Amino acid sequence: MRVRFAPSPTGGLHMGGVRTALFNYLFAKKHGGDFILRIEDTDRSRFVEGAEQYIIDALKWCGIPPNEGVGFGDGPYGPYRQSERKETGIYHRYAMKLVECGAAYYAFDTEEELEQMRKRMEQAGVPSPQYNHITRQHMRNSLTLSAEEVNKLLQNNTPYVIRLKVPRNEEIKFHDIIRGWVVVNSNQVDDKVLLKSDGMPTYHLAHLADDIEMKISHVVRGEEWLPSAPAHILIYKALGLENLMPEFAHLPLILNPDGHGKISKRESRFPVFPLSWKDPREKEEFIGYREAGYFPEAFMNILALIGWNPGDNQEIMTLDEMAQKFDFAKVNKAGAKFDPEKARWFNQVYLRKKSNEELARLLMPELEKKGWKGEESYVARVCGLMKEKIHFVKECLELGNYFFEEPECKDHEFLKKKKFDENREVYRVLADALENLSSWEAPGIQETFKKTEFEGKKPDMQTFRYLISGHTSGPGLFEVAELLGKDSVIKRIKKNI
RNA sequence: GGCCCGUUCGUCUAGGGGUUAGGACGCAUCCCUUUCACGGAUGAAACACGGGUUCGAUUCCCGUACGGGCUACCA
Repeated sequence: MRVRFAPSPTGGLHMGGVRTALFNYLFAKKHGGDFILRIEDTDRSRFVEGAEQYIIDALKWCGIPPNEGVGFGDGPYGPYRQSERKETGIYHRYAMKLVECGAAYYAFDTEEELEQMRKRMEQAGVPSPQYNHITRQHMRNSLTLSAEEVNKLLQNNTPYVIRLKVPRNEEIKFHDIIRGWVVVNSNQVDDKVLLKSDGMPTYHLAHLADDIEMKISHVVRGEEWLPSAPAHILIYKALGLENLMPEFAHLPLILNPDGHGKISKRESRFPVFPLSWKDPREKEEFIGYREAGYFPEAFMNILALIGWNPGDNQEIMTLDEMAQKFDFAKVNKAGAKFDPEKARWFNQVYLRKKSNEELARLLMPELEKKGWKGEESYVARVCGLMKEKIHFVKECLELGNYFFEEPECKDHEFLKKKKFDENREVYRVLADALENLSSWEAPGIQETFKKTEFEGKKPDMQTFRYLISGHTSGPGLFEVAELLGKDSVIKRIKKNI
């Protein structure tokens, strides 16, 4: 059992791609198979600097490393980059085999000629003209030209492509593990270009040749490939390699939560990339899940449950558990809208599972960046308190800023609402009482607070919290006071009265 | 437009010829708490529609509607 993840380095790998990689990983792991990373860089015009390294880094961060392929150590089927494989002549060989058996043909049409054909067809009322069993009869190819003409053109180095000769009016039936049997009439399939005029193969030829050579047993890819699958089936048949044909699993797409269509990087409510991505040709940098504060385990858990569900009611799973339970029979057919709210919840669950010390270790670098100096053990206690309130570690910095700096109490509306001006004395009395406390621990602070009274008035908890933290909500108030320390608490109260 | 794929609470989903249609996120209410949360309890909330098949369809079949994908010498 061998599967592959085969992205093209045309930009940052987005979460849909990561999900495809994850399902491949899970499937391989479940069955003890191989998981391969193959880079499909056959389109030189769309190549983006840094994209390949990004893919590698992303898979590493996600914790789903392939055990063979670019960036992960070569196995026996290398090279794993299609641009390098091309040098071995493999694609040309496959293309020639198809030409020889009559399943493919040379086409010499220029861009202008193709454009003219499309215009003609559009005028004749065809909405999306194709190069197919009808139109190819009026084009310049080895089906319409004589053998001599073709030879002459080839000898003169006339640019050509090799196209698949799709048979007329045949039923193409294939099986998909997720969708069952799919039937398409060959009249709906166009004569796809297999080998481009620059000598590079298209996806259709390249992935197929590589899958055969790399002994891939299962092709797990996005649903966007379903319409071209019939063409791929035709190629396997023409090659006489139906016995080597992998099984197909076309995954449902991840859809935008609001709006329409596939998830896109312009969506601002949530990250779409695993790691921050900046296209060298663009200005804008897109934030990643890592930078947004997601744990890789949480991110994988979120992705796994988009389009798949093990059927029990357990939602929180480790990668190992997921792999154990993974089954294409339980993968859904319909596209799934991504839910950013639930994604946050997943991260919160994982955050609470972490020890205070672990969280502190993650927070320390951020604090140091801000110039804060202090003990990691103190930060761990802060994390312990803040844990219940936050979804992301870094929220400790915003929601718990008062643990690291003197807060500002400038919300006059709040103080007005609490009639603070009329009650200042109560808090002075509270500060004095606290000052007299011999031991500084939450229960004692609480008791003192409860006993505090001045002219029949009692202090208000929320106001007390506000005075010492600058926030109107937060973790257990007396625990907060304890951690802040006696001096600090009294100083903060007095500062405001 | 054509072709292909799909359709269970707002969202992700379980289920499957006879169920009080289950769970999760989110939302609401109550309890806990002299605050906000956390936690606990409860609640509102779904089988797209129309035809068949059947004693009986949410479940099977066919249409319709809606959604998505594809329709390049991109992947």
